[in-house]
Amino acid sequence: MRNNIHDCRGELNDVKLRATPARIAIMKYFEREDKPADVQMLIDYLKKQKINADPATIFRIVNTFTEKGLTRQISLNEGKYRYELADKHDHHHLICEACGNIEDMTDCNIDDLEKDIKKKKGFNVKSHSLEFFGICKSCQH
Amino acid sequence: MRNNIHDCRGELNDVKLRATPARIAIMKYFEREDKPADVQMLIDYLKKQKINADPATIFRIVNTFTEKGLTRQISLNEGKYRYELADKHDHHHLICEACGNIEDMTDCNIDDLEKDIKKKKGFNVKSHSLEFFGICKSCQH
DNA sequence: CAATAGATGCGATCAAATTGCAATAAGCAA
DNA sequence: TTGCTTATTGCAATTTGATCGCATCTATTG
Repeated sequence: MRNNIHDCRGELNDVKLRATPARIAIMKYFEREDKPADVQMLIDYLKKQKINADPATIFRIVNTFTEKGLTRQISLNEGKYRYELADKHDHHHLICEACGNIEDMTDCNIDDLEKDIKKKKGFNVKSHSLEFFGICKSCQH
Repeated sequence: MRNNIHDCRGELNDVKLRATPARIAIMKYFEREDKPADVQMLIDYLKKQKINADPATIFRIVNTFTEKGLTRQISLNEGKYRYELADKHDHHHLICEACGNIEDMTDCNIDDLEKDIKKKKGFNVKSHSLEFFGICKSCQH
């Protein structure tokens, strides 16, 4: 089982982090789920996997992951952070104001906008965050 | 001085809110400053105006303003909320990762993107939030 | 398998935000 | 202007998300 190609040890080794049960499980969560997770969701998920972890540990894990560039921290106007894999580029979030569901939207192009900003303002864009709020398909009945 | 056209009483009356000193000052702040404010900035501003207000009151005021549609609550990944006038449409924020300054960017067009979302996903966009992170002109030396 | 540097658990703590309740003041009618 | 009514505020307590210090534990390496 050691060094199993799907157990996320590779990703953790790459950034010089020890492969602990909680870290492996959290990496797996991010690779399987397409919704950005908050800390409570990760705690619940670990519980189901029979892995006990203190909330403080989860906070430390996602912070370490974010520092190491594995994940990205985002705010969706909820008073808490969510986390998602950092290598998900150019995708944005569709947040339903009725049911709260979060859906990914890929293949967006805002390159032109970023070039515009560079030209007009001299501001050098490193990254951006774009969220759409509205009513999702299934809530429009 | 009563009902002075610039003292914001009109806006407050329109949404059936009493014109208290703190509310008037906060409305004036939003009309003069173009940066979204957090609660601490509002407290500091009120202090300068010799208006004493409890933090809890400021939180209540910005929440009420947001409920009434005067202001909008936004998160810039800082672990706290900021507020800005709700009638500032189609503008986005350029956030410098070096100095923390927040600059407005107007005249952006993402209409096409919203139409795309409606077509591809059936998601009905009501509003969006777009933040650019990078290095501002004066921090590029 | 032992050594050790890194990770975790636990409790305390911090900061942002909210709430209950008594005191206060804005708006309105007389 | 005065007094009434009800919205608003101040204060203290509380909630929630997040962080930290430190002793203990454990993943890695030799």
